[in-house]
Amino acid sequence: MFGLVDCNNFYASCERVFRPELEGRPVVVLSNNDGCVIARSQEAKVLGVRMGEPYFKVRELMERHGVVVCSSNYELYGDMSRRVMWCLSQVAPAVEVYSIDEAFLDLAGMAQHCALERKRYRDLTDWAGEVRGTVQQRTGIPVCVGVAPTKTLAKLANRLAKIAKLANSGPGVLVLSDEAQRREALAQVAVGDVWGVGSRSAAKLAAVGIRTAGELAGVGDAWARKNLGGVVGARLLHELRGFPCAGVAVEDEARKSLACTRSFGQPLTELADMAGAVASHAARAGEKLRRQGLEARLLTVFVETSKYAGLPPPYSFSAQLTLPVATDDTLTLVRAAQCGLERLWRPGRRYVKAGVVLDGLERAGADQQALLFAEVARSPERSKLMRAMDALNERYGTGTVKVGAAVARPGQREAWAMRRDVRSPAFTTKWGELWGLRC
DNA sequence: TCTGGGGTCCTAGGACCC
DNA sequence: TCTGGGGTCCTAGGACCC
Repeated sequence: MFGLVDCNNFYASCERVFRPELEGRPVVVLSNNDGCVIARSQEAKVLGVRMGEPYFKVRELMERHGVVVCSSNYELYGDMSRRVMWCLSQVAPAVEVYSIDEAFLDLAGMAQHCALERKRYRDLTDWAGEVRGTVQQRTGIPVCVGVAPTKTLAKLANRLAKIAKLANSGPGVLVLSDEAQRREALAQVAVGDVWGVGSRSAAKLAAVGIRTAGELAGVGDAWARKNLGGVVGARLLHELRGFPCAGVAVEDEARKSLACTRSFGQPLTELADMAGAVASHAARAGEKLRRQGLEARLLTVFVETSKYAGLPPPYSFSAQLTLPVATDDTLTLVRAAQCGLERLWRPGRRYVKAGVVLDGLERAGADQQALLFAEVARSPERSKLMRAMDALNERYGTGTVKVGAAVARPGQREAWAMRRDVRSPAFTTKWGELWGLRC
């Protein structure tokens, strides 16, 4: 059996933990550049603020209703997420952190786990209720729990648990342990709300009269393979029928890629500005690599013009470079990224976004060939320099030390900087912004 | 005027190689 | 006239997830 724990309105809930005056009020959290709505409290959902809606389109509505608007504060959310995941690691034998606000729990080892922890539960519903209570008590974050024989069904159970909780007709947990429960649950969920069915597939399904998850579970495998993305669709059906196709990935399995991308505060037209943006992305990507003990073999640079400008496509351009040896060295990555950008750059366009993506990741030091080129690839001085940069930026704040290529021209502000006008304090991770109490 | 960022998996065609 | 099979690399794009 699998459990799925999902935090309710996670970012909005994080804002509330340290600002209890927001309880009961509509709250939304905005994306970078204060561009889109990416999280909403229940009250904001009721007002009709939609997920992903551009801020400028709903600003007036939100002002009218006194909605509290927050710029996103990933330091805070990341730290709250770690606390929630830590709680989960205490109550289940194996945890897969699926996203910042969700985790799958593998319940295969529950019997031994309970014996070790000297815990006894009446049944899985009893256990799930305790998980929910523990997380709420220790972190202040409300969660719901779904339990079922496959991950897809656990997601579905979680969804139903949330709906019932909102209607005050359920405890915030739902266990699907037998065939009758599975069938009943599938009948209640619209096909577009199934994990793995997006808007495109939902439209295709609607066109052939398939509306519920139950009906989807009954379609033929061949049809699913043809119309729902090949093997992906076939797996989805199996999972809905109760046969697991994926286990819980406990160890943070080697990630396959890593990206640093940003939209700009305003469009860029100058190569010098774009080069600065790309260099700063490459530098951040290098930091991420080193923090995770990884090295990259492939680097892709991309730039984009606006999708919404009404111009004919394409609007996205990319260049991929194979690095001579796997590396985590910022200066090498920056140079490669600049090279890629020169290949791509076409003047006379208004660029709104750029990014650096690293692929072909491996554990640092795994590239045997690099040993042959040790002087260039892994000079001890260079590693020392990287460690010193990371240490300074860790100690005195991000951006204390930068590569020259990522610094704006003298007297100019970084043209690629983003907007973030209404960010809440980093309550839990910065001394200067800790929660204050007045006595 | 103003539309996020970070992932995964899959497909396909062209260039090039042996 | 008849034109293979198996790779890699690169670019691009679709679909989905949170």
